[in-house]
This record gives sequence, C-alpha cells and structure tokens, in this order.
Amino acid sequence: MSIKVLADVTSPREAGLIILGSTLTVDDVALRIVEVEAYGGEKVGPWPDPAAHSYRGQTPRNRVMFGRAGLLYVYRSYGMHFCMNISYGPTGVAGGVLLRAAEVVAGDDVVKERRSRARHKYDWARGPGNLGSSVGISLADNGLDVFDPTSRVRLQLGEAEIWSEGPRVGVSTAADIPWRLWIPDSSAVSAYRRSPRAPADS
DNA sequence: TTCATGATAAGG
DNA sequence: CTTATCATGAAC
Repeated sequence: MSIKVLADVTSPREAGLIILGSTLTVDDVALRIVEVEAYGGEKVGPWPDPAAHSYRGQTPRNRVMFGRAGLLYVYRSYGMHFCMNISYGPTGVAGGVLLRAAEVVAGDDVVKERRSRARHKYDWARGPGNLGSSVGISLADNGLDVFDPTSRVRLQLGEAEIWSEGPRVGVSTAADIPWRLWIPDSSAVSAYRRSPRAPADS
C-alpha cells in the first residue's frame, strides 16, 4: 500500500509530500520528518533534474534510486556526512526524497550521546547530515526496504497538515525549483542557505 | 560571512 | 590530475 503510493507518484513534489510528516524508525530511535527535498532523475526521463545525483545516469553510488520505490539511498556527503533518501517512482526510473530535518520522538538517550555537541534538542536531527548522525546510519544501510517490518530502517507514512514550499538548499543548478517542503512550526527545520554558485535570484 | 574538511564522480 | 558537490561547525 505505502509502496504503491510512492511508486505511482506523478511528480517529485508529490513524493516529497508523501514523505513529509512521516515517522522514521531506526532501531530504538524514532524521528518525525519535518523537512524534505524532492529530487527528480535522469536527463531522459519523466523528471529531469540537473541537481539530482541520478541526472547523468546510474553509478555505483546512486544505483539504489533506480530501483523500486521505498528503498533507502544512503550517500556520503562532502566526504564526511551520511545522508538519507527514500526512492520513489517505477522500477528503472530514478527518483529520491532527501530527508533534511526531523524531530526526535523516541530514543532520546542514544541520540543525545551521538549528538553530544548539539546545543538544543531541536538541533539533534536538524540538517541532513545531522539527521543521519542522529540515527547512526551508515553505507551498510544503503538499499534497505523501509516498508519491510523486519528492516532496521523503517518508514511509517503520515501526513503534514500544514506545510511550506521553497527552493532547495545548497544546489547550484535548478536552484529555483521549489522542491523543498517543510513544516513551518517546527524549530528543527534547517536554515535556508543558497549555494554561492547558484545564479542570483530574479 | 568565510573556511577546512575529504569521498565520489565528471571533465581536462 | 583538477574541480564541483543534495553539509557542518568553528573561526573570523
């Protein structure tokens, strides 16, 4: 059911809306997703997106996003942070929703240990790298089925009643496509930072 | 507001 | 080999 919905989306934005407000569980830690970014896929496909890892085709790193919907795509960002995406769309068509920020709703003790340098609780999973760190994700989790009840990483879909939309953070191309979605009344939402390489706003 | 960090992938 | 990237925290 959940997988079917993500497999049948007609746009990256729709996939992002499905993920926003959902609950991510990793071992004893549970997060409420309050900020996501939708990414499209290949140049030749339904959602060409120059900012997507999959835009220039399949590589060893991004191959999970070419698989079926509901798989966890973990990548190493800037050589040091682990970030998480949920794949969507039909098998063979790349697409992913980046999990950018969340509120910790269970497992406070272990998260507090992992994020001991964070000043406030709302900083624990604020930003994609921090989110990954808070749940202790690694490349070993790449490709897990988040709708498999036996999986270490699981996603329970839930809807956001109210949300906002705007341009994605840090991307230098397609910088004005409003595929960043967030829940405005959450302090865990990360700060907007436009890429210095992106063209100036119009 | 700028900078070091440093794996992956594309381009020269 | 050189450059850019779905980022972060600390220095300036």
